[in-house]
This record gives sequence, C-alpha cells and structure tokens, in this order.
Amino acid sequence: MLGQDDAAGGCCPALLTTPLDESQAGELAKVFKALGDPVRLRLLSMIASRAGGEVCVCDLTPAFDLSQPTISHHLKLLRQAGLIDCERRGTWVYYWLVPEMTDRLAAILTRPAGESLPDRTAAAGAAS
Amino acid sequence: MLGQDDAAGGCCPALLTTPLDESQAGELAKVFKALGDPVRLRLLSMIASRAGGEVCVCDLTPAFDLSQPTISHHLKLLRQAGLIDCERRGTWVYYWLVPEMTDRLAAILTRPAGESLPDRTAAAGAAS
DNA sequence: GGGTTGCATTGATGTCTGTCGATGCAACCT
DNA sequence: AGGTTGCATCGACAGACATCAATGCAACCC
Repeated sequence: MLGQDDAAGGCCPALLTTPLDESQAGELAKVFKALGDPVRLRLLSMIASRAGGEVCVCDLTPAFDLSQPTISHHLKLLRQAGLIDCERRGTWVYYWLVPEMTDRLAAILTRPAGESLPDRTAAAGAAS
Repeated sequence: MLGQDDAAGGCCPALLTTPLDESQAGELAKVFKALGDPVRLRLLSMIASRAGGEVCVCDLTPAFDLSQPTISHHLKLLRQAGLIDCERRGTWVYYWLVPEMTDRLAAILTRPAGESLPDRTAAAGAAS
C-alpha cells in the first residue's frame, strides 16, 4: 500500500524537524515495524549485502534455525514494507533491496546540518 | 540496556554491506521496534522538533487521544531504546532527543557511495 | 504423465504488545 | 499536615505477531 512512491504524503516527512501527522506516522511505522525483528533485519542485510544485488530464497532459508514458511512470511513482510522486491526466475525466486526505501529512511533520520543542539554536557538549566 | 554506547558490538553494524550477526540484529531490532509504532513516532517527532530541544510531558500527553499511562509507556520504550532521555525538574519531567542514536540509524541505513547498483531497468541476467 | 523440488499460503497456537483504570510517589501549594 | 497536580508503575485484557505443520502450486526432470 505504501509502495515505492511518495503517496504517503510527501517524499520525506521531516521526522526530526517537524511533528509528524497521524497518516505520515502510520505509514512510517509500518516500515520501521518491518525492521523491528532480528530475523527480518538479518534477511534484509543478507539481501542488501549480496554482491550481485539479489539473492535466491534457497540461499536465505538455510541460514536460519527457522522453518521455510517462517522465512517466507518474513520476506513477505519486508516486501510489503517496500524494502525489498522479488521475481520468480524458473524454479527459484530472487529477492533484492529497494534502495529508494532505505535512502528515504536514512534521510528521515538525518538531522539537518547547522542544527544547534543544546549542549547537554553542561547543565541546560532553565533559570539556574 | 543497549544505551548510549556501542556496547551492542561495534559502533555501526553495516546493515547494507555485510550480513548482520544475530546479536547485532537483536540489538538493532529493539531500536527499530521502538520506532515501529505511530504513537511513538509522533512522540519522537514532537520531541526532536522542539525548538528548545526538550519537551515537558505535559505538552505531549494532550496531543493524543490516549490515556496518560499509555503515553508514559511509549515514552519509556523510546527511552529504553536509547532514542530519548529525560530528567525530572521540579514538578515536571522533560524529554529530549538523543541524536547519537538517530545518527547511528541513519548511518546504518545509508548505502555507501560508489556502490554500483545493478540496473534493474534491464534484465539483470544471471550468469551471462 | 508421474515424481520431485522450491516457495507461498493456510490454519492453529503460544507469546508479545498496546491500551486502560487503579494506584503509587514526588513535588508543589496553601 | 493536608490537598492537589504531574507522571510512573501495576494488573488486566483484547488484538497483533512469530512460529510451525500441513497443504497448494509452479517449474523442472525422468
């Protein structure tokens, strides 16, 4: 639903500079929730770090102590989050990273330069 | 537990270039899981985008149609994830962003430059 | 065609999580 | 001291989620 476009309401909701509205937060939360599982993070990492840019499921499944349906389920969630995509090629299915989505997340989490951070090493006391 | 230091096993596990090991994935997943909720995203956003760098809980709670214990619960999860920190000052409690953590996440999600992406507009033939 | 392999889907089950009301505790104010 | 306000914690409960065995389906091979 929240695919590769900015249909969520703008390309990059400014998480760190402007309060998110509810719909932006809802869409973003789906993506972060997909990342909020160790198995899915490892799957994404294995897919993203693959030299050729894509990985066969048959290379992913044996790397975990989990059943094949469970891996398939996690891959589905990552795909629904827009983080990866896949294609069937003959007998095998290949997955690859959608870098636009990770780029977008990175941008969202990047604090704009020249942002004066309150120095929290000293007592940022109000009146003091 | 996975606080402000790199005790998780290295400053920035290379999610996109090297397969995460299980412990790295577990620690990272906790942080992303904390971001995987619309309410927590909005809370983080409200805190991060605040001019003075900190927000009183009394300014956060009324912004949601949720009970005060629920907001307190979400703030606790964000704090346990290392994304925010807080301090009691008199009657009120103030929260602020921990920018090191969002910086770290942004770095983790940033694809190294000069990374040749397979051109997915053409057929990315296998062996050829 | 029949058998086999690779992966997705289904249905069931135990666990986790978001939410609330009730309560506890600290700080302020008479 | 007693009352009030701000926030955290506790206990309970409904809904969501991770996992598995069983099954379905597509593609290959003989």
